[in-house]
Amino acid sequence: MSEESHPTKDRLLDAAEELFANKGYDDVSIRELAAAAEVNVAAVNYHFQGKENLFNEVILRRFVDQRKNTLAALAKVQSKAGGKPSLEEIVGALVREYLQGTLRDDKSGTFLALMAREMSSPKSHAHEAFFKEMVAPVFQAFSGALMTARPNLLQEDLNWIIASIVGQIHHFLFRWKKMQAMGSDSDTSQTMVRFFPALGLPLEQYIQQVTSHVTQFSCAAIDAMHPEVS
Amino acid sequence: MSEESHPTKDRLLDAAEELFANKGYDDVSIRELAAAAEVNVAAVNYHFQGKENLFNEVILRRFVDQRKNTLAALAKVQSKAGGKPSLEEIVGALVREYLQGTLRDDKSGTFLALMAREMSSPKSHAHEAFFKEMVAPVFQAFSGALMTARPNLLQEDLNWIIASIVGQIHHFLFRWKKMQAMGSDSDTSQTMVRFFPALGLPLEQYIQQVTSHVTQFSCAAIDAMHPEVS
DNA sequence: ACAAATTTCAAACACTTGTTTAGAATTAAT
DNA sequence: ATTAATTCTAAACAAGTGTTTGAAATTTGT
Repeated sequence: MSEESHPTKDRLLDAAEELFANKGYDDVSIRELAAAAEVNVAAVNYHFQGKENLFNEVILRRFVDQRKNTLAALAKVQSKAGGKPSLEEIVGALVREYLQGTLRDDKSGTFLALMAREMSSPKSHAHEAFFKEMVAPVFQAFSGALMTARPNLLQEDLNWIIASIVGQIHHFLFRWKKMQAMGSDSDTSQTMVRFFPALGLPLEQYIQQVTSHVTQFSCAAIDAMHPEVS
Repeated sequence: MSEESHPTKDRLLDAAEELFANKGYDDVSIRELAAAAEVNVAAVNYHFQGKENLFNEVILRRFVDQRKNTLAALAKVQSKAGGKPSLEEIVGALVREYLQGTLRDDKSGTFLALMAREMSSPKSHAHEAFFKEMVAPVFQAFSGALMTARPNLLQEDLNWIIASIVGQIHHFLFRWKKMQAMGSDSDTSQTMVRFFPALGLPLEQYIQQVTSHVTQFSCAAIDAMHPEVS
């Protein structure tokens, strides 16, 4: 029975994925994990060899799916336009896929938000796997897609452009997550809505508006800095 | 002696400011604080009434300075060009001031990085003061400055534009901070430099390049989306 | 100088953290 | 059915957290 899926282990992985994604590595205790998975506290150390390793297995299990989705979204947009998609289609596909995969409530996506947060924290866990399994391939695919739309872009230009796009995505992502974490009736959350009305929208509309803005903003910048050669 | 500055209290505030800024709220223990300030652990609870309140006093003490610097940088650029500065000057001033105030090593700036991180975390401390004392006035001043350069911009446009700019700044800021936290000889940090060569530069050049890119990128986007009316 | 308020300090408190242990329960194999 | 391996469980462990205590040390006011 060494290769079959183990119920306790899977239950732990599922619970860990959701908790880690919503609260971060440090703010989830092993007892909390065990309670959510309805297993004994020792199970974490029995099946995985400590909390850190459980975390690694959690994200490695999902990186495959999330990476597959992102690459598929990029490939789809590239094939649909007959190999010559517009800038807007490429950027829009990445932004939308990123936000949807991160903000939608089912388990498959939430941990991308965690990795985005871990990337913004001095102390972080599993960043090596994150780089090798997620950042590198997505970066490469996104780079390649952008190059089909603007063949005159240099690799160095792409580094900066992608950083600007990802930075915007993370920012709008964090704003939403923060809203949710505070509860929409709190004082500060109302202040946030006043400063940024889009936060008062339902999730789907928020994603749509952010996608639209980031895409327009970024494509306008790319076009102005690196105009299309005809 | 109620109004004079108290040595123990000040020493604690100084140590707390540096530690909190570099490690975040949760990753600094009271014993660590006491050791750095060379005071007894009980001093924290005697002079402030707990860790949370010490944190509040730390950031409130510095918000005044940091806000003053940012507003001064914006005011300077507005007055220098005779009341009609270019978009590039305004955006560049904000980006540069933000990065310098956040990344330079003296104590006056480092905690802005902490607040940026706290803003990106679901659970955060002192966000109310941060909004009222920092975000609101800087946002307003920046909005006003942008409006002098592009009078046809609506408030809603500005909300999105500023969010995109701040998102980029935070992203480049976090990348640098993360580099530093990992040590430049680590495996992952070398991977990061390979993905983003600018991270291998000295701080001053990094700030200069990021400022230049974010300014050009954002101004190009603004101009394309909201062209200047002549 | 004396008394009163303030400040410092070592120690302890109550609690949480990740991890380990030894034995019981379960499952698999012969 | 009996043995052997695996899995689960309650309890304890060692180390860390923020906070409190009560008595010393110090400073202050008279």
